[in-house]
Amino acid sequence: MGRAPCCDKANVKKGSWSPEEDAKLKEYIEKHGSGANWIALPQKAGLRRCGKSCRLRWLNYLRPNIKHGDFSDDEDRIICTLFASIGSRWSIIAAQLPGRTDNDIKNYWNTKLKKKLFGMVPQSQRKPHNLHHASSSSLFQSSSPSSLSPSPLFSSPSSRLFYNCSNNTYHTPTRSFSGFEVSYSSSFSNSSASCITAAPVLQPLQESLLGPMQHYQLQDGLQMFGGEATCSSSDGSSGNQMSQSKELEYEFADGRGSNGANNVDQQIGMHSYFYNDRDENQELMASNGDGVNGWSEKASSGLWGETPLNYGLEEIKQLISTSSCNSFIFYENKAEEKVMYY
DNA sequence: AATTTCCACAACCGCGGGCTC
DNA sequence: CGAGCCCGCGGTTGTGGAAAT
Repeated sequence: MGRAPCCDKANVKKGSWSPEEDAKLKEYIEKHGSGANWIALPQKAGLRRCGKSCRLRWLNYLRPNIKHGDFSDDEDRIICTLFASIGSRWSIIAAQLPGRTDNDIKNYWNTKLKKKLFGMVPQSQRKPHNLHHASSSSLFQSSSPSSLSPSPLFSSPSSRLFYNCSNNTYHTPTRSFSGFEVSYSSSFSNSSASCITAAPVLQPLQESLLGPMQHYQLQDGLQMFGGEATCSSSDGSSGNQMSQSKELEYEFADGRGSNGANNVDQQIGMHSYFYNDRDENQELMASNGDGVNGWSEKASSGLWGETPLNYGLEEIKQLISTSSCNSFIFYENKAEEKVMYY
C-alpha cells in the first residue's frame, strides 16, 4: 500500500524561503510552538508550505541559537571522531555540537571535511616512503591505495595491513598490537597531526555487511594505551605529559551522574574501549564493547585500547590519570548516549 | 565581458519507526 | 494486531554565487 502524501503537493510552494515566510513561521512558532503537529502548522500559520518543509526550515535555520559559519578545528575533530565511531548518524553527531544541525554537519562533511580527509592527497604521496614528511595531515583517511575516493574499506580487523613508518614494514595487527604513527602530508587544516594508515589486503564479501564506522581508521595522534607507539606534534613536542589530579565527571542522558545513585561502574559490565587522542585537545574516547558499531573491531585493529571485562569507572579514572587526556566520552551500551565528560 | 564549471548550502524526498486508534 | 498517520533521519537534488576559462 502506498503512503499517503503528507500534504497537497499541488498547492504548496517549494524552493527557497522568502523573508516574509520566515517571519511568519518564526512568529507563529514563537507564539504557539509547533504544537507537535507540523502537518497542521502551515495552514494555521498562513503558509503555503509542506509541514515537513516548515519543520526543516525551523530546525535548520530559524531556530534560536543556530550557529552558522565555519566549523572550528575542535568541531572538525569531534565530527571525524564520531563519524569514525558511529558513521553517518548526523543527528547523534549534531547532538554533540551545540548550535549545529544534522543537516549542517552532513553538508559540511560531504562538501568539505570528507574531501580534506580523503581527496587532497596526491596518489604518489600515499606510498609508504612518502609518508614521513609532513607537518599536517588528514584526521584519518581511506587507506585504499588504489583510489582517492572515500570508498568503504570493507575490511575486517584481521584483514588490515598496518604500515610502520619506523622501519618501513607492514604488519597485521593482533590484540596486543600497537598503533603506528605516520606523519602524513595533506592540506588539511593547520592542526598538527599524524596518522595511522591501514591498508585492506582482503575484502571478503560478507564484510560489506559491516557498519560504516569500520570503513575508516582514526588517527590524529592516536596512541594505544600500553602500546609502544609514540606520538609527536608538529611543533616537536611529544604529548606525554601526565595529568594526575583530574576528576571524572559524567552524566547520563536520563540524569544519572557522578553524584547520582547509579554509578557508571555498574553500568559498564563489559569491555570498555578507548583511544588516546594526543592532539592539542587531548581527547580520550571510550565505549563499552558489546560489539555494537564495531568497537571491538576497533580494539582488535590495534587502534583502540580494550579494558578487561567489567572494567569500571575507577579503572577508567586510573587510566585517565596516567594518560595525557583531559576529555573523555563514553557511550552507554546500544543507546549510544553521550554520558560522560571529563 | 560572457560563458561555463565548480562548489556550498538549502531544501526536498522517501523511508523507517513509533504512536494511536 | 494491523492500518493509518506523523515525526525524524539520512540520502539526494536544486539553486545561486564564486571561480575559472
